[in-house]
Amino acid sequence: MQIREQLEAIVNGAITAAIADGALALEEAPAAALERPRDPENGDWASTVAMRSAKLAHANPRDIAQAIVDRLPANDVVKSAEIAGPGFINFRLTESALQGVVSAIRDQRDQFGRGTIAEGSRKVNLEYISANPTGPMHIGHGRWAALGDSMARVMRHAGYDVSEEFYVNDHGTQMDVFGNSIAVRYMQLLGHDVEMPEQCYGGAYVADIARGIIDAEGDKYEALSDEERMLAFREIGYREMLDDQRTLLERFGTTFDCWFSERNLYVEDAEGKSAVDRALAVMRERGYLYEADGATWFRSTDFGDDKDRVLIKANGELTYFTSDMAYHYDKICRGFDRLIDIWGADHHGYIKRCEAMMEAWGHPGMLEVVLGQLVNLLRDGEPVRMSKRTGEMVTFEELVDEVGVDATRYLMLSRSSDQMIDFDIEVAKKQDASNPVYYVQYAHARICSVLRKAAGEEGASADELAARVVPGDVDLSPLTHESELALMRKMDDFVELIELAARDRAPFRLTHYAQELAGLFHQFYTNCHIIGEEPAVQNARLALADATRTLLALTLSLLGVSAPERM
RNA sequence: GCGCCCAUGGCUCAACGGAUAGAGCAUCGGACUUCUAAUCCGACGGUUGUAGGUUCGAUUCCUACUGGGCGCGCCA
Repeated sequence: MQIREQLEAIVNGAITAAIADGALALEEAPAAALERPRDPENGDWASTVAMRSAKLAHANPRDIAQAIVDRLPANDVVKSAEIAGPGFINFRLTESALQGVVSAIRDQRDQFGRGTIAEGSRKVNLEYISANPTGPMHIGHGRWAALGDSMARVMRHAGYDVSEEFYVNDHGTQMDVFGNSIAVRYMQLLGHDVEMPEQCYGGAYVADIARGIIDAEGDKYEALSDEERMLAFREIGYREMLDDQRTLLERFGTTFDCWFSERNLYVEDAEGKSAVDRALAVMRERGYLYEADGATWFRSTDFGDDKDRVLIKANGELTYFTSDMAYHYDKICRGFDRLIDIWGADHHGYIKRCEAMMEAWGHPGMLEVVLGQLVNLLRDGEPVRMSKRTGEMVTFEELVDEVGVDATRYLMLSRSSDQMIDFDIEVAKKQDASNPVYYVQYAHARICSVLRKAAGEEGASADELAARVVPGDVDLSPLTHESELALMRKMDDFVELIELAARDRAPFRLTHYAQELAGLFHQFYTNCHIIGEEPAVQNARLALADATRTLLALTLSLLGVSAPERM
């Protein structure tokens, strides 16, 4: 049982007792209302129950607090409980309670802090990035990659059943434009005098694809009709871009359970109906569609949208929104309890109509859109727009090449998603104190080094060394130094951290936590020598260091950042 | 004009409605013959954009402003 749960039970016991003997004039027992004091001077935990109940109980908060403190049942968790300020009850934990956290981490390893979310909505579909397969990903996609992936990891650790999904926009007219762009470059390379039309993809990567086709297959497409050539190249380019994206994302540590092709929504079943047909039919049945100006509209204003939205254009083509509607309908049909989409802030205007469509289907509130604010790319404080190599927008891949996966992920994740990021390449590349990812990793590597030293061996992994060096039944009671206690208190925070980070879809909290944990370890390391102390102390401290190592590695893994054993 | 996000030390950011608003960077001053100095310790630095409101208590919630980012297609 976690310390918090034990403490809650203790406080609840006192509250119940106070009510029973009339000291607290309340009908129902209020919640224990435990929180972490910001200032450690105020103890390890505090209850605000006295202040919260004062009005209802018609009593002075400090008197209520006293009544509760007087009735705390006997236990071995609370070292002291004192009343402070307007009516806080400040608890200090016993050293043995704190030491229990070290044992818990050493027992549970990477399962520590694993939760089971009691609330509903457990089966979650998380869709993110969903970049068009018509070109390389940019820096914004990098942020969504880091955010979505880490969010999935944290939510899984908290107990959610998360399915990660990438929606491949492989159906719209932009695909034809893409195919045509490649075709133009191809013909140009073969000496034809054709011009790249407006609205086409002019990027150098398009010419690269065309050149690749010539290298592999020569001029065999030269004789085809424009239409045939466009179609052929559309597919070749599509596969290449999709492969590139997948390869880069894997390298970045981001993988998906499902790559959902938009084209699937248009595949007809035995009855000649596609998913889009069926979604439209359902909407029509429910009475939310109407015809006007030759187009078919969705009456999203019924659900608070600014204006109704076109689903079928006057020329008979479907809009992007129509696909998206069918796509989200498909997600519902697949049995998810909750749909989370991560979008760039520039798409926020799209939220209302999507919420409207969810409501039209009878699932109001099922869709949750996480908006990520945009990323500005800088170099030495100056805005960067152009890549040195290609002269075009700096791609996500170039960024990872230059900065590395760990630093990129960490920096992308270290801010709340509704905070804009100025990503300075030169700052990100610095391997010093200004770059917190190395501060955290260094703490981890430092612990591994201690384990190697303690074992007198260089070759084995940290896990092997820890198993060898730290006795399984190690007595932790020597851990009483203030630096040791502070470190253990921070470890005890982890369980709550996971709950909060998962609930708020806010993995950025883990970066702050990792830095705090690393900082407390560095202090402990500075203040408390480990190797060469008397055996009881050395063993206890090795256990503490090892638990710290485990927790640092776990936190970093939830961020998708590596935990190196040497630096 | 309407909508979404943001505003906290010089800079980048924290703070489930809680106590004297915290870190890191930068600046200044200390600590390596001792387990990794990619580290640690100390100092300096604030009227939380403005004005109201809600309450035992507001950086946090509400309203109105100011300033900045983004968006308001029968594009995708």
